[in-house]
Amino acid sequence: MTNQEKQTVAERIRTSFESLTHTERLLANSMLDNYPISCLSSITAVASAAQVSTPTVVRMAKKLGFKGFPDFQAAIHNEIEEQISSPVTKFKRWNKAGSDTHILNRFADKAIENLNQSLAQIDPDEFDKVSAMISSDKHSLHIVGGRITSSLADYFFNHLQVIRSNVYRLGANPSRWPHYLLNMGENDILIAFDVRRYEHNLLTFAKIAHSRGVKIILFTDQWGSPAGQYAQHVFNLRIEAPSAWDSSVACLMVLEALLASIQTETWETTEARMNELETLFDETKLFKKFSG
Amino acid sequence: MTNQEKQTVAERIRTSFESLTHTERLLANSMLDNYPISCLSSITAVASAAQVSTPTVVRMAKKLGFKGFPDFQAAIHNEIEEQISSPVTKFKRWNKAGSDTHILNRFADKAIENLNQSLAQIDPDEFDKVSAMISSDKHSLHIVGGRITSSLADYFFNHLQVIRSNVYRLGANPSRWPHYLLNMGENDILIAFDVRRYEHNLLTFAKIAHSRGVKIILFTDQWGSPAGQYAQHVFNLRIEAPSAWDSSVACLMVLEALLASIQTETWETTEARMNELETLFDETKLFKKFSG
DNA sequence: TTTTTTCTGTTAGAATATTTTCAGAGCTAA
DNA sequence: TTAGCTCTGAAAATATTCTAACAGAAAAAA
Repeated sequence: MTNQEKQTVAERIRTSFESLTHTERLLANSMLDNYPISCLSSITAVASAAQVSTPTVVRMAKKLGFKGFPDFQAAIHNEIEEQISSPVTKFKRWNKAGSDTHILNRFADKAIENLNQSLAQIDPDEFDKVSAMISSDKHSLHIVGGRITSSLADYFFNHLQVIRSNVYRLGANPSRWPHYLLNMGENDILIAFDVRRYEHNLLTFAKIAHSRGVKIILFTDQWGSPAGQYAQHVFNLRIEAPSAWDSSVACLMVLEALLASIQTETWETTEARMNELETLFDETKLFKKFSG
Repeated sequence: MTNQEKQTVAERIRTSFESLTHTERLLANSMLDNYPISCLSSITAVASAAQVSTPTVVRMAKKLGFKGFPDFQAAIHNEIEEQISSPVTKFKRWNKAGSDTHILNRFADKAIENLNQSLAQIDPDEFDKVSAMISSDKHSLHIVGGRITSSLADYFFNHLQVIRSNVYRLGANPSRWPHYLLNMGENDILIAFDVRRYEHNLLTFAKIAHSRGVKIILFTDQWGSPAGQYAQHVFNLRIEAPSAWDSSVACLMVLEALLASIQTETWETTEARMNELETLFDETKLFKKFSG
């Protein structure tokens, strides 16, 4: 029985074919003929399609080891699910015909590919180490991004700021970066973002920070920012897109996954911080000034 | 009607999404969630999966133009037949067995699901219309985001700023938003971001902008910001994540796809702008000040 | 606030699907 | 041929699904 349950319904029919009666074989052939669609509608329809009576259908279902027709049909449904529920497959199948031509679909295809390839390159252990590093409040965090990546840096910063204390965002203007260096030492972590075209001042900054003992976590693209040589942990994320611009989707996803992980590690303290934040928002009605 | 019959059921749902009630949207999301398998079982099962009552299912089926639930389901069956009977490449599930345990994989799974589901709800024609709207330099663009979405707004703004002129970013402080309204009229477009928890001042702002004839394009989550009532185009993007935080991955992808589309439409003028920008960077060595 | 409208689930019963029963048809073997 | 058997579908019985009507809840408008 357990063995039987692992077979597809089609296989069960073929296996049991010898033991089926004449009329049941008619039904079996009809079912296999356009499997599994032929099995989707009601018992009445299935029966008449095979030109047999409904009791024949029930009897065969039971012979195949099902409790009844609904049970049989549920198995068919599960098979269909298995067959077409893979995310990528689903996407391919259920978007309009000719979907490959529309930029939205081309982009999505590429984005998913980027995600897969980026993930394949990430060592879960390293991910966990980074998560632990960022979670530990023994270190101050400094976040720096370039032209393209500043929004990502912002995003990460905004969330981390809620999760823990001592998170700093380096401004957009590199000429002021040296000032930040004054406060950075061996116990500090620099989270840097740098994708092509790599920014020279970031390289220099990383070099100096490294020489001061700052631990660097770098988010870069598949080719790797030169700043990687000074970094303790490097995430190489795919950014290719059918566009004149690169895609940050994979990077964002990893950042969000990191946030989820960090959040979990620090939940004890974070929960209180989040509640406090809610209270602050409510009390000051910071976001109500404009309401009529 | 004849036109409608050529759409897939998923497309019909997507097209009618705006006209659906709150509970019906729950159902629609549940159906699209694991489409089309989610629609295969009985009306009772479909209803309880979406946690709505069976009459709601019937009502929605009728709203979508079907005679009743059986008619609706027959359409699904036909679709499956169309899709499954043509030999399509079968994709393996990209993630290994047992991978479900690490947060990174769980997150990736969900992210891809979000992408698929978000895409399933986007009408390519509407996407193209929005792309055309943003591409046209007859309109000024104003971009506004909330607490959570400000980074996305920034990201979109940064890129659009390169692509075209007359793009403005509303500041983070809502109390200054009324000032911007002075410059906004019938020829202007407001690109707004609002996900849960929806921000009341944004709603008010959208209302006033709408009353001044401003066209609004809204990026929101699957439940829909209330500001949607004033918007000409609404993108409902999935944000669920195995995390205390929501995920912006799907939203970012659509933004990037839009940028790619806009970029293509405006390439003539954009090319010049980009070259000019490169020159500016080089000449001023804005980004070299810090180099050793 | 009060009124009106819209929405949504409960209920009941009609429609349909599924299963059981059973009689007769067809086959086989003596 | 005929007794004994299996097989099959008609029809009844049962279970389930589906729909219509309604009333209370929620939301919108006045």
